[in-house]
Amino acid sequence: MEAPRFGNAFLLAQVGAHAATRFTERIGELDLTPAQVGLLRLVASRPGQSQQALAKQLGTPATRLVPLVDGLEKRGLIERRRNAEDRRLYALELSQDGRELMGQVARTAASHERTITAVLTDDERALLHDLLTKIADDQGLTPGVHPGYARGRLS
Amino acid sequence: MEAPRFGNAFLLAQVGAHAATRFTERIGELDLTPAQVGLLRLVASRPGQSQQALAKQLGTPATRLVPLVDGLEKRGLIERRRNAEDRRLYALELSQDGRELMGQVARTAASHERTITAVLTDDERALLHDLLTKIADDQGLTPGVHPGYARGRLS
DNA sequence: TATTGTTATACTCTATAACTATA
DNA sequence: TATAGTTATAGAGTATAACAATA
Repeated sequence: MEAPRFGNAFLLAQVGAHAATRFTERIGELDLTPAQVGLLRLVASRPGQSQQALAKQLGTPATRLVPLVDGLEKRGLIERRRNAEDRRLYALELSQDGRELMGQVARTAASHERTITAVLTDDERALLHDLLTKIADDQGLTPGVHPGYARGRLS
Repeated sequence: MEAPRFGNAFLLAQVGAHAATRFTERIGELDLTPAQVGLLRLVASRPGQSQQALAKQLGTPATRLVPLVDGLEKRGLIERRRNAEDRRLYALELSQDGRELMGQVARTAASHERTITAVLTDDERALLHDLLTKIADDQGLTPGVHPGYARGRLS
């Protein structure tokens, strides 16, 4: 009945924090933060949503989206279009530059994925993916949105 | 060649952040923060070290240890003893109350572990532990210290 | 009056650098 | 002079509440 020195929960937190830190470094090469990538990904998958709707999905106060969208708009990655039916709302969409940048983000993420799981065989990768998906599902986590976004640095 | 929608790296970050958040909540019931637990664990495993030495092991500036130790000392969980040989140094040790609290922390961590991996079988838990340990080792992570401690909230 | 987006304010947390006491 | 611990200061990041425009 000798328990392992460090349990799965601790290892998950440790390895997860490492993966998140490394990813932050990698997308930093594209001059992006995790919060920016999270927003861009959301806008890419469901264009035309209001800032309030996006804030709710990211689990963050709407006020945080203002400087976040500001920065991306100034760089020409995202566009604020007025909704003709309700002029209070914006409809956020990616620009052409934004779509191209998301292609680079996808390549960076794929490279990051290979780095993190470099020590595993293909079978082990599939196994890990299965186990993690089971836990994420059981714990009620939303696919594609991780809690860290709620308190990630903006700038 | 269809890649999975979300890779292992993302799942690790997502599940890891969830595990860390839940653990923070659980030890919050003991009125402790992750940074405090990290320090207490270090002092418990290697008593008598100076604040500078502890700061280096936690990867945090020594100035952050001052209010951290202050709070634990006021609560009677930790003791600052002057080193007789070099009166500049403190030798930090747990009090009896501190040792008893660490027992509660260990029970909380065990309960947390069961909650996070509730959906897995015993075989799957062992498998996950093996895969995570492989990655942690390959990525050069220090056992028992995760990067999140470097920027955990103190109070 | 209710809601979207914005701005302003206060608060928390952190790091850098200056200070003291010992060596 | 060098080092351990402390204090002071300034900076970044966040959330809460107040505001203007539109419904």
